[in-house]
Amino acid sequence: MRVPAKVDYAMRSLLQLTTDDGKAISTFVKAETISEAEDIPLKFLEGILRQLRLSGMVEAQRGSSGGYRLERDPADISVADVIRAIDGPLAEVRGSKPENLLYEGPSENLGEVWIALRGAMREVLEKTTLKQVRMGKFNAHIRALNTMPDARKRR
Amino acid sequence: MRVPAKVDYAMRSLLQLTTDDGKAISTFVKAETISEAEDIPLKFLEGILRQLRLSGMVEAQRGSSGGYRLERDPADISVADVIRAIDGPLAEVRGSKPENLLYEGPSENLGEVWIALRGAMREVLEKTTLKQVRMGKFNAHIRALNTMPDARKRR
DNA sequence: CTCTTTCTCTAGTAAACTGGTAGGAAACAT
DNA sequence: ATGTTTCCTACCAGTTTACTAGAGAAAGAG
Repeated sequence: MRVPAKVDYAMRSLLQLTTDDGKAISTFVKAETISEAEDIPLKFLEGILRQLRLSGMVEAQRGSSGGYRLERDPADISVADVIRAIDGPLAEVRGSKPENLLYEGPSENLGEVWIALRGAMREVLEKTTLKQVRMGKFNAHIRALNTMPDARKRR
Repeated sequence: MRVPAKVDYAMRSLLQLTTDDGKAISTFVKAETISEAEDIPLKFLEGILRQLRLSGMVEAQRGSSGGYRLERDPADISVADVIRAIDGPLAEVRGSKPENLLYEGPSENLGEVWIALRGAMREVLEKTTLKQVRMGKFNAHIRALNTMPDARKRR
């Protein structure tokens, strides 16, 4: 149950391509610039940016004033979009989509748990946009989750 | 972002140790019985049951009328307990606990997303017990997530 | 047209993880 | 003692993760 480095790096890279007020930066930003700003190994980052380009989130330009630029509006890119582009489905169980699992006997209701889990993850990840993250202006559900008593404590 | 086979197997094994009305079965159930009922490779299952015993969820007895039995009440064992016993923390980012990450600059609010994600997962996994799963009687939050329009569809 | 810059793509790699297997030792009941 | 069943350690092949190397291709500057 882990968010891999690639996804974290991808989010941070995309955030580097947004302005203070949550828009796309209009000029191209070099991979090297992002690499240094976010402390991400350059060659590793290049692969991530390539995935983001292939999934249509980012646009690339070669040459001396080249680099990367957002292709979609930050208010239109959800965290879930980024995870799906980089890491695949939000939640898989034993390598399958939760709705494809078949349980019988005492386990017959276990599928409901995994469906609910995925639903809860979607509520957070599909409804949080790059713009919201950049500006720190989250929706009520996220704010509620973050102000819960032990939100910042481990269990 | 995946629930590993081990966790799914652990949940199903524990469910095999509960009665129709959500109590612990009082006699010992052999690993082989669980293995056949849930179609889990026996030797793999033994390792899982051992982890469940070491974390105090299950009690084992060797010998001819031996097997495994729940050590805690099914109403007291949450899905999160099982995941933590078998797989470790519910949600990690790049191998760290979400609250330990330090983000600056354009990424400064990214940590909030991971905290909220973990919070959402906790709401589902810590508040769903073995008894509820066995009896299919979930709490309102889980029911709401499962009756959402596209709960059973992939994205 | 050539040189520099920057992305593009394929390949490789060490370490960890995943989903198993194998086999003997230890404990329990009879 | 004997048979049953768990306990424990070790092993294993395949995949994934995080990262590196280097050649190639396009864009632009001069």
